[in-house]
Formats: sequence, structure tokens, C-alpha cells
Amino acid sequence: MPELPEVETVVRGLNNKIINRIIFKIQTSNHKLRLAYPKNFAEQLINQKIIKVWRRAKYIICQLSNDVCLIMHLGMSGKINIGVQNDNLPKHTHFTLHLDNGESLYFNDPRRFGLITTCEYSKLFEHKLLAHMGAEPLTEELTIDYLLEKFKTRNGPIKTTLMDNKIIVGVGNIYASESLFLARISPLLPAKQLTKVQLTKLILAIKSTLEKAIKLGGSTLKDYRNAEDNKGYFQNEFNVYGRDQQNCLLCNEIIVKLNQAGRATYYCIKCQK
DNA sequence: ACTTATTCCTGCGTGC
DNA sequence: TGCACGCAGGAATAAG
Repeated sequence: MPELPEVETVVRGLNNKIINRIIFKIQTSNHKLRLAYPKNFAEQLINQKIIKVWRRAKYIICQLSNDVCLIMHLGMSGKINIGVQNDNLPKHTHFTLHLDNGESLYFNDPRRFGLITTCEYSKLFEHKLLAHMGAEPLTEELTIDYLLEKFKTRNGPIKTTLMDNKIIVGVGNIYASESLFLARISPLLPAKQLTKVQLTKLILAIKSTLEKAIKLGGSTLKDYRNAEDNKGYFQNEFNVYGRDQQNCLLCNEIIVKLNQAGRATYYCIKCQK
């Protein structure tokens, strides 16, 4: 999916585009996303003003004037864009919010791993999807002590553990590989074996990788676009992701690709120990 | 309780 | 050109 930087970029775009707009009509396709739409879906949204847009993990939260939150997750291939109202919808447009300024929000998701639902604001953090989410990596929640505690029973490799949302949210397949390279830690190292020094490096690496990616508008591998239809540029800054068989930018060693828990991992066997 | 495999989908590149 | 195959930014669930 869009990982944390991409979702953050989408959220920032939505804040430019849809705040204070009123929803006057919604449309859904016949296809179900990861969850069925809630009953009373339209009633919860129609005539409501969009007050605030933010994110928790990779969930996009649109707070409405009736204290209902519209929750959207982009899955692997979800895209949101804002444009003039148009009946000629691109293939895989599953959800449309028609706004009072002649524009619409379009949710397009070919693979349908995305998710759209609603929740009352007062119950948001108890919501099944959000209740067990781990630390936000760009906040002070992510500390050495926190990771020591979470990792102490984890014998699995640090790369897959890093992608476990119950520990840290928002770090997906790209940023896990990139952060580990920056921290000079092997993706194969069991999480419980990381020293305090390595955890310090890892936390700094995660934060700086995500922050830099946000600055560059995220990564566009194939077709990621933000809400304003711009590409991201962080893919030009990858040190290891997708660079297998190429030379390490630091030591010239050949970058290795391997499979961990069904996902591709890229790393430098010389730099990362 | 942890860890891996499977599952939900479409689309694209590769190789035969 | 066509087809089979593998793989893709996620994450819940099942199974070991």
C-alpha cells in the first residue's frame, strides 16, 4: 500500500481540498471492499460538513459535523482523488462523495484490499480496526524502552517484526527495508537480539526515513498519486528497495533480495549486520 | 503467544 | 499474439 508517508501526503492533500465542504450525495459501486459498507451509510454522511481529516496508522479519518467519522484505508492499490463532478468514472472507482463546491472525492481501488467504514468519534479508538494499533513512529511513543519491551519475546526477524502493526504502525515493506539499511541492521536479525545501541539507530532511521519520504510526497512505484494527483519522489532516494543485483551505494557490494514472510526484502550483506 | 502461510483482488511484466 | 506464472505498497485470519 501506500505506507505511512503516502497516507500522510494524501491526508495533507485532503486538508487542502475538502475541509468545510458539505457532502450532498454519495455513490458506491456494486463491489465490496474489504468490509461491506455500513447500514445507514448514506444517512450518516449526507448533509454533513467535513470538519477535520487526519490519520491513525494508515487509516484516513474524516471527522464530520455529526460526530461520525468516515474511515478509509487504501489497502495495496487504493487511490483517492478530488476532481470536478464527472459521470465518466474510471474503472474500479468504488466510492464517490459529491461535495457542495462542484467537486467530488473519488476512491479507486483495483485490488479492493482497501476499506471504507464509519464510526462514531467517541468510539473511534475502541474500534476493532484501531484498538490494537502500536506506536506512531513519528511521535514520542516510539522509544527504546517501548521497543525493548515489545521485542523481548520476539524471535522472528526484525524486518517482519517491524511491519507488525501491533508494535509500530505505518512501516510497510519499502520503509522497513530502507530503515534497516540506514540503521545498518540485518533484516534477518531476531528482534529480541537488538541491542540498545541498535534500537537507538533503528528509531532514528525509521523517523528520518519516514520524514524524508513525507517531504518528497511519498514513493510512487507504479501508480501511487496523492489527493491532488501528484506523484511522490522518494523512490529516487531508495538505497536498497528494488535495487537487487545493483551495487550498494556505500560499499559497492551487490544488494541482495530475499523473501521474508512472503514479502521481498532488500539489503546489503556487508553494511547490515 | 509467536510465526508463517493463506486469503482477499486486478494488473502488469516476463518468458515460453 | 497469447497464455501461464509470479509478483505487487496491506493486513486479518487460520493453522502450526
